[in-house]
Amino acid sequence: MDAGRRGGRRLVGMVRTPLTPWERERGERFGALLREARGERSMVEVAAAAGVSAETLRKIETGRAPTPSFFTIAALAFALDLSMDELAAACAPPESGEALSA
Amino acid sequence: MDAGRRGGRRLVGMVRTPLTPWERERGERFGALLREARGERSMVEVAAAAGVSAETLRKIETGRAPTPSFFTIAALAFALDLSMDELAAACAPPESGEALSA
DNA sequence: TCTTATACCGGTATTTGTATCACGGTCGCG
DNA sequence: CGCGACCGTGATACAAATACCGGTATAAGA
Repeated sequence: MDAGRRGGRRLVGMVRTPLTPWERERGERFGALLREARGERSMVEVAAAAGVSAETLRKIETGRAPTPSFFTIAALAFALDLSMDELAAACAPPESGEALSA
Repeated sequence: MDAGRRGGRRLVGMVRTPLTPWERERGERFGALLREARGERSMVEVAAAAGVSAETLRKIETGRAPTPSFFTIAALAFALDLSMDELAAACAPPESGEALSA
């Protein structure tokens, strides 16, 4: 994922650091965006249109798959008529500038 | 990924179908786009700017990580000043219509 | 030559994504 | 009530992403 400087854990054999709480929250917000964009359409229909399984879509929407793959989201964004850039911007980290909303 | 109807394998316990050859080729094309966008900048610099490890960036660029995560690509696209929508469109499947470029 | 920086590669470790199955809950309709 | 569609959760299974380590190779510089 976009780790790298995830927390400065120095465990030698500790590769593939677990997702941080913030990353999981981001996954929830991200999934909420997809769910909102789905509107009235059923999960099965959208998942089929995108070529992913309904369970996968459900996990993404509920935030249980907080870091989905690029092409999975690309297929879903196409099926939902969403912009990937806007999706990414909506879940951008509160880094420099940015003036956290709340 | 965007599997779903990857090949119609019906093995009961066979979950998480391996990536198809086409998906791996797509990963190579995708990585080539990132490498081209990186230009003269070093892997370490871009990876650090995006917050990912240099090994991860190298694997994505060489196509050895053909289906990277959405947020990893989002961070790289931001660091490289690339559009995620254009990236996805450049690697779109040759599905219905589509009139392959060449 | 020696050192440094860069990139490639193989191996290893751990977490995660994706998918299937099975079950339970809710709702509307006959 | 039975039935079906939809959503949800849990368990299970396997492949893949991410990251760290060591080694190798090349080119530039002192």
